[in-house]
Amino acid sequence: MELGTYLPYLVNRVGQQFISEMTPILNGVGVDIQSWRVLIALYQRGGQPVGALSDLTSINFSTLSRVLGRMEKKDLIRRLRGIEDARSFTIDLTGTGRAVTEIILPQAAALEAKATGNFSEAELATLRQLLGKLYAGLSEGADETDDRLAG
Amino acid sequence: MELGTYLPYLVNRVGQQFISEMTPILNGVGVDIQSWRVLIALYQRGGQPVGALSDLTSINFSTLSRVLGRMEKKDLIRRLRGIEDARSFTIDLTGTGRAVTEIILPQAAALEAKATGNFSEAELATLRQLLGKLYAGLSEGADETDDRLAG
DNA sequence: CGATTAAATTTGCACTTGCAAATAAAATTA
DNA sequence: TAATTTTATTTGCAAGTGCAAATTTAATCG
Repeated sequence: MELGTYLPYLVNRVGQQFISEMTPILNGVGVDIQSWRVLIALYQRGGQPVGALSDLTSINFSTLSRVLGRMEKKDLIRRLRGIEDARSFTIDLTGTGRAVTEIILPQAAALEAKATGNFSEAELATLRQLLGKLYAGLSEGADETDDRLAG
Repeated sequence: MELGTYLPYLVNRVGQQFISEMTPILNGVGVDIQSWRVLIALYQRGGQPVGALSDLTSINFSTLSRVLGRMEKKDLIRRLRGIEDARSFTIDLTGTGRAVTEIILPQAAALEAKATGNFSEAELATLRQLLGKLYAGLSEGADETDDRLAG
């Protein structure tokens, strides 16, 4: 086995690099990476209970709970007690949250564009498709006891 | 922009999943993920100074210093003071480190195999190539000071 | 209805992390 | 050679993390 062909290595190296390059952008508006993950997820998918958000963002339950605490303090999100089921909350973006997301989004898009500057459209599509397939293969049969709203 | 096509999302989701699935394997032999990254890097590339190891593993300098501390305590690695340059150390696997690595390796390979079970050889090669290309695009100019304006 | 079990989320705790400052050893300069 | 700058690594500190236990509210059973 060679490091340069070891998939977890190749994947996490890119992931880490994305994080490193996003960090200064996010610091500029006082947001951390975890919060940013929550922001995009909510921005694109709308209000979610914490559990679903945990699946969506791959952030651990208890960690996410505290991330949401931070975000609430900064008025980025709001926790709405469920009406039908008062055990769950619906997490929603506030106006501030939406505004901050819209400040970050173009910069995130620019970073992605820079990273894929020498990709053809076809390559980009292939990469996305293969990453999806890889995720599917990995998740398959994994401990999915925590899965809410799966699929 | 859609979550399902956002590259940092797709990449980090897979990376996180790899970590989640590796964790129980590693716990079995009392090793954490960061240590595992160091183990494979050293196993495949041989003794390295901390700085090079930091690049290789994408682990932050000071974090790595402490990871190495843990690993040293468990007799997985050894720090050898440089002879020519006594500021740097050469980090080397001990016999134990090598042995532990060889216990983990087949399980890591099995996980990778599971994840790529429905990949053709060509797809696998493409994925690796594109991840490499993506990393290159991202790293480009990342290490240099940003005070050079374009143009 | 009261007791028990289940589900969603939060908290206690011990440990890890990254930044910036500190240390240690070389290289360079005067 | 002593003083200064540079390079490699480690540490102080404040904050973040994951596990497991606690909390809060619902659903179910006798």
